[in-house]
Amino acid sequence: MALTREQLIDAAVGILSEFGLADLSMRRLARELDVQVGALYWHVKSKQELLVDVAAKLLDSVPRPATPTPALAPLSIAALLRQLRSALIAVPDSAEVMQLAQSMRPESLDPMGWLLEFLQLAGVPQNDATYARHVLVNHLLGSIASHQEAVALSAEAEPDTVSTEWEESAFDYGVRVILQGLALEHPAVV
Amino acid sequence: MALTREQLIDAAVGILSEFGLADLSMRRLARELDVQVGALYWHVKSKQELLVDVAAKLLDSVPRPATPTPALAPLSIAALLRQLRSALIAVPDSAEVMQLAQSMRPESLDPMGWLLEFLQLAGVPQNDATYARHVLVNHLLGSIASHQEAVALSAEAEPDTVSTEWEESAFDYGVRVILQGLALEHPAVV
DNA sequence: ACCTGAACACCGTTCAAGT
DNA sequence: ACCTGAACACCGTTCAAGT
Repeated sequence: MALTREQLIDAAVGILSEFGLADLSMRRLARELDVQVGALYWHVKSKQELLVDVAAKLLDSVPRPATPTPALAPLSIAALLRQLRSALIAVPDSAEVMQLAQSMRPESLDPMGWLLEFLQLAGVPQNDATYARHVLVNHLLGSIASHQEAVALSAEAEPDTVSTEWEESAFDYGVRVILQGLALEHPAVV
Repeated sequence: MALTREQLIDAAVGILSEFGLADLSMRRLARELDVQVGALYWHVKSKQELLVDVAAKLLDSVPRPATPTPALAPLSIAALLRQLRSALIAVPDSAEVMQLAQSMRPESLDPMGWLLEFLQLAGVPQNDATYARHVLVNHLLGSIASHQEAVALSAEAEPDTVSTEWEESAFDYGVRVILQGLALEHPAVV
């Protein structure tokens, strides 16, 4: 029976997870799905649009944390960021895909909405909360991107040389520093 | 007379600045320089290698700030970050190019070395300084990337709709928050 | 409604052969 | 030493035509 948009997105997630963005071409996708390339364009408008859906799918496994009390909001934020990191870290080039989705259709990424919500709950005023979210998301995606570029480069040279540990410490350190800075900037935040 | 590597890099910077990474192809570069594509590969090993040199060139205009006293180091860091931002903000896709260079040949980017130096000068211990630099650089490149994606998208829709102001405030806010967080994490930092 | 076949206008990289 | 010509193995997107 007929190909569906869902199948297309799932196949794209599969190729991305296994081989990375360089191998995720419309032609390869078509081959994998046993259709001609043109067929894909009946289901999606463009490759970019497809990638936005791929990005959303990558975050599907991240559950919405329970709404915290103001005092606990920073902890929920840290927890959510760790969840996002672990959902993305094993998928090659996921940071790049997320960045595209964020600028093309930010509303399609639910967890980013939660992040904003929790920041406000913690006591960060409306306007600064969107700034603060930017800082946190830049850190999240930046950390993932540099981890993945390190993996990609060492895979070409000597495989299995990347210390996952260092990257994780660096990530946690950054989250801690940023949250502390927010507390200082906004006295309402604990 | 013969083409030089410098000419190649300069032409690449030119195309990037005017048209962005999507238009910076080896074939286009060859056309611009009145040679066949193959000729480029006598001067550079690959497009990636060329992009690393392009990244370094983009930072050539950033001067090394005078070595500050420990108390003034955070100010120098903020100043350096602003300089880096203004060197890159007008060049489309510069954040992407910088990220590649950073993972492929970090030592080719002098200002990143200075950043580390100033962080240590400010009182951040050796190990944490590299973490801290990561946080700052992620913020720098992330801010630039999202600004540029916004510009690219609005250029397709309604031109001149991007408020440069918002992006600048967001950037400064982030730098401030991170530096404050560092001061809290490391009591030696003012 | 959904897909094929075929085309259009591109890519990065390699390499024998020329000068 | 430096470059040409030509090939290899790819891209994303469009669209008339088929079922």
